[in-house]
Amino acid sequence: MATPEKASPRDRLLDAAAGLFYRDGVSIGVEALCRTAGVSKRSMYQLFDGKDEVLAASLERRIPWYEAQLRPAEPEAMSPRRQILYVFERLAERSGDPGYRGCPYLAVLVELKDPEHPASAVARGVKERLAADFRALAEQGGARDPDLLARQLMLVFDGASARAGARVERLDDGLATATVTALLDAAGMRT
Amino acid sequence: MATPEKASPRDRLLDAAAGLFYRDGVSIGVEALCRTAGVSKRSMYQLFDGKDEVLAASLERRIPWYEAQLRPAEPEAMSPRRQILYVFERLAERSGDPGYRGCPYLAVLVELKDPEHPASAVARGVKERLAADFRALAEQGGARDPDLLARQLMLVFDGASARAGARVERLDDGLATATVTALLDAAGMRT
DNA sequence: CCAGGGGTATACCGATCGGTTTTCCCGTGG
DNA sequence: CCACGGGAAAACCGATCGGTATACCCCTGG
Repeated sequence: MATPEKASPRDRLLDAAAGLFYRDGVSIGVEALCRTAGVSKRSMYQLFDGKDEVLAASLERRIPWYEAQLRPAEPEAMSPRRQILYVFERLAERSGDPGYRGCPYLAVLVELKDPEHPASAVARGVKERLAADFRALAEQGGARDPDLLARQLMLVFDGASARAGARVERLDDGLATATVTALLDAAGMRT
Repeated sequence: MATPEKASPRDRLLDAAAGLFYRDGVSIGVEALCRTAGVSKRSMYQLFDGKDEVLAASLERRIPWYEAQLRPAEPEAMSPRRQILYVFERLAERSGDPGYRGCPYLAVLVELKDPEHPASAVARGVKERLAADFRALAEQGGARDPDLLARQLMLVFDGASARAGARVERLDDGLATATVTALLDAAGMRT
């Protein structure tokens, strides 16, 4: 029952894929991918149907980590309004990292212009879930139009992450939270 | 002095490039590019130093058209506030087109993760100019913090264009203008 | 008439693309 | 001990990448 000291080829591959696709874009080659993962191409192709599936699986695998990163550890201790602001505070924080390139799921949707691509479906799911969570919080917080507010917050979230990732904007002075505060106030969401 | 009935190779190339790069992304091949432009590769390489320069030049060439499309024809007839809203109304309009894939300049910044790429500089310039125009209008309109408001508007603009382009959001119900209105009001920009 | 230049078409270059195949190795279980 | 399976390494496939070189073509000006 010795736990393998080394991660399985599948795990090594997906971890390397997530990093490389994020850093260099989806057009990174299979060769480079397998080389950095320390996995033979043969192994890759018998674990997955092709590069597209590797991309989709690597995005899927990071979902829990990605979502946990934006969420408070103990949400019940915060008001809905604070929970929403927390997401944007975490975004601003992360956007300061030197390797930050914006939300990986939005980036994939932009790079793969094909909505039929398996990875596009994964990315859309992440975006829809965040929007749904915003909507639920907006409802709890008594926003006048929870659905409208949630969609507005998604505009700000994706705009902020794309611009920070492209290095045409910085979020470290509270730009995103100031914007969100204005929208929360306008929606009559006080708590 | 007969004006050539056919556009110059340079113009054909840049027009085809703008369309293909926008539709299929920057990874479209030189072969396909020249074929659809009706230009030989040889001509392309003696007009430009390489594919990267063609991309940068094609983006540059569309700037006047792109900016005119977002601007009122006679701005002096509109209040600063209306001029800002006009930009987002036009964005929402354009986003309904079947071939709409978001702001081409933001897309290029996301796809080419390299800020040193010649096309990245062109794209950054477009973004900075739009932000500067927002800032000037915010100032004219008496916004409390014109610079903050301009940056907020850019978040909404890029978020809306990216999400509409990726087809995860629709703007045809006034989502963007409603968001902008809330921000204008919060900034105390009444006119 | 004919020389030259701008243009197209096409073959070609080495490198890399996504993907397949072969070969070998090494660890484990019967 | 040996048979077997998972996996790594690497050769190999046709296609395409960005870029170059060759050959021809047609229009214009002297």
